Amino acid sequence: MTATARRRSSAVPLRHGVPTRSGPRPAIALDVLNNHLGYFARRLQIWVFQDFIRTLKRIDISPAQFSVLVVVGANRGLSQAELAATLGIERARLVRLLHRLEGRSLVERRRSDADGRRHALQLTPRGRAALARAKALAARHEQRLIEKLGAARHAVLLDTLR
Amino acid sequence: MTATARRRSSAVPLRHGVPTRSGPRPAIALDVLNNHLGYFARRLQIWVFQDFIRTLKRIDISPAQFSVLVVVGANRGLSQAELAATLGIERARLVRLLHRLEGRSLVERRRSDADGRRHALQLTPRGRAALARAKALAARHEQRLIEKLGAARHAVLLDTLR
DNA sequence: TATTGTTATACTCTATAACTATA
DNA sequence: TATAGTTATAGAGTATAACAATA
Repeated sequence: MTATARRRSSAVPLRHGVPTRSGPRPAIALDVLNNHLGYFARRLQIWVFQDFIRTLKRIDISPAQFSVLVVVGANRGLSQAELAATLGIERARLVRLLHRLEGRSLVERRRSDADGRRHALQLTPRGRAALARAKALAARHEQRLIEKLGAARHAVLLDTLR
Repeated sequence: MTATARRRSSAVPLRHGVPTRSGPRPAIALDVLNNHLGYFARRLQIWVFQDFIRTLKRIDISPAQFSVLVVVGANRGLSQAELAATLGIERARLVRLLHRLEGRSLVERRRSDADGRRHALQLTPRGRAALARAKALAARHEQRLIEKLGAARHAVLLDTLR
């Protein structure tokens, strides 16, 4: 019988939910999850996004919207298919994302004169201003990550993933 | 005018979608996304999960289900709240996850005799067998990641994130 | 009063398929 | 026939709030 199983089925009743034994609870074993990169990648992503979302909430920009504004801002005239492929978003999802950004007058869709099927994407003046504010907030968010992870670990992760 | 914008609005018509200039297309700039850990964490997570999902599809186990089976298997008698906190899943979401696993007779919910509010979770014999198969497939998936990333990079990521 | 498991709701995201217009 | 953008749909995941049973 494991220590954990013993704790659960203990014959000794607990009072007010406080363990009768003092000291910290036995840690919960992650077993083989410790060997799986996917598990930690997911935890890291959730943790980082929570701070990012909180930081950019006051200008109402989500992580996905941020990535769209940045890439359109740096690549004027991009098509939706190219943007979707670059960011790894579904084309179908990008449509609604752009609907909102266009509704807020941050992004503009112009028909391409070279190819009538394509939309050439570009930021509006308002979009450029919003992107500048978003970049400043995102930089503060990243600075917070560096403080929490330590500069060395942050650099190792970024260099390895890039 | 940027090279990208020139390409899009080029006065030279393209034939059959093939660029008139030979050579590779100009790369699309990621700009400040290159400095953001969150962007790469998301890309990594999506990339890893796609292979994981493909690998475990034939036994119908998702990443979330796998993590539940592993942690319950290694910590018999765990409560739902403890499991949710360990894996970073919402308690409300765990309910439906467990409904399905219980419906497939992989997991069992027993009322805790020490605390009537809690469910003591444990694997059924079928659940233990499914977990064994899932672990074998997951190990093959991880081996594939190591081949694609290189053992050194894989180890750096796992050590840094753990 | 607080906690555990549960239900319900709304929204986001992912994965597809099909449609249209253009090429 | 292929591609770009669009629409629609189903399922998964996330975020909340509220509730009953139990502590």
